[in-house]
Amino acid sequence: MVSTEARSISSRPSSDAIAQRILASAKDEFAQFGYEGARMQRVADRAGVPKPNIHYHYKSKRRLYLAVLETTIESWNRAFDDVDPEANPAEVLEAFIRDKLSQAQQDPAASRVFANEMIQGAPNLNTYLHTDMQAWLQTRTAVIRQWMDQNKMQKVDPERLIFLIWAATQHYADFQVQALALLNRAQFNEQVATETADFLVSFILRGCGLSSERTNT
Amino acid sequence: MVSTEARSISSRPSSDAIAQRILASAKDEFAQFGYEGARMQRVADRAGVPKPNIHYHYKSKRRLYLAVLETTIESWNRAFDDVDPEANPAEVLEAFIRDKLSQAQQDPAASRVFANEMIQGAPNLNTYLHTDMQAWLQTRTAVIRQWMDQNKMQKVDPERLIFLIWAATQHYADFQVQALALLNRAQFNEQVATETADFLVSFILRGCGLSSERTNT
DNA sequence: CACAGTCTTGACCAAATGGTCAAGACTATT
DNA sequence: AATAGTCTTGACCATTTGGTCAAGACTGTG
Repeated sequence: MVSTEARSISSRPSSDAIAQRILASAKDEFAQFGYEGARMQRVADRAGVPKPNIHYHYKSKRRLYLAVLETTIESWNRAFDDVDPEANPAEVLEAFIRDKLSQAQQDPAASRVFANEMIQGAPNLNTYLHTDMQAWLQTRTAVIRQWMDQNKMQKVDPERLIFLIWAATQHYADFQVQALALLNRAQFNEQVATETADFLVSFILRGCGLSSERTNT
Repeated sequence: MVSTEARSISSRPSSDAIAQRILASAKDEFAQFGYEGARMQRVADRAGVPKPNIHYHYKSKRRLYLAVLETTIESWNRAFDDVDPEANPAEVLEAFIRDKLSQAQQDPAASRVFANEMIQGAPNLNTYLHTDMQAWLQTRTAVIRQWMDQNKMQKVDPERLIFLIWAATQHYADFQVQALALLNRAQFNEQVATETADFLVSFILRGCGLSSERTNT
């Protein structure tokens, strides 16, 4: 009844596995072309299945897109999720920045799907923005405000601080071609990621009045 | 011969005016849906002209898009364009940030067209990235490096500093719905723009070790 | 090994897409 | 006011689009 993960050495991959492959291909397609620009045939080709198979697993293009959006959102703000107000602001912010950038490197497609949805005006995430995401943001900014009240860090607009961190990290996913071209690098590998993370952490912490200042050179 | 700006009180608007209106409508359409998602019929509707008229002024969808891209690029980095190395870094950077944000507020569509092109992998701007934009960036980073050598500012990666400014400012154009939703504002008006600009300027200057520090509160 | 349920797929469809074309409307020049 | 050139547009076209369907393949169960 409940479909099992295991699959014997057999001719056909499990139905779940195919549904997953379709979802992954769809994520890439939607990331690159946006909802309207995405083509079901290309999703099928990417996944290596005939087009009607997609419609067996997902009722329509819209449903497929919503499924992609959902998985994207889920993995969105894993980090910074349970913050202890007693913790060191510098450490918490550093962890948040590094995690966000790591996500941007490891799954740029997720970032791009989200970016496309926002550019398009968030037709499918408007509620989410005003409920869950709003709530998520409020709890974090509350902690940041607390830190500022305790003079643990520079007083800055907490919402806009989060926006800046989002923008600065997601930039390396959404504008990857641009960043790589201008940095004269071939790919966004571990080294570039580390250099970038180090820059962002030290720059943003300094902006927050939290410079650890092992100042370089 | 040379088409004149003037047009008498007449039934038909000048051909140039229509071409301009089509271009503006196309910018909005491409901004929202990207190249593949854009629909010629919608461009026509936005511009209030029959579809074939578009094809009289622009040979194809691709040509229309390239025209839009061109005008976008032109207005792209007006600011920060002639920097005097002797000038005050804080002032120059502040002007750059404010100008970029002002652009994002006044013409978000331009920013979104560019964002879509980058997300898509810059299929039409790859050369531009490796030539003109590369060159533009190099002259600016050269000045910044000079400032850092003269201990006029904190030593940071100049390229990534520019990226951060781009990302942080364009965020308010590309992710406008998100920012407005989370800030509980109805529209990105002058007031929100000013608050945002003030935050960005003070935060980024502090990151650059250039805090003017009329510290608030 | 037969049977029922799940999953796959080649062939197909109506609608929408980018683009064309020729007839007509407007404008400036003589 | 006739004419030549520019610009506009309704009707149309080949192709592509998201989506369907019924026939078949595979799988676990009795």
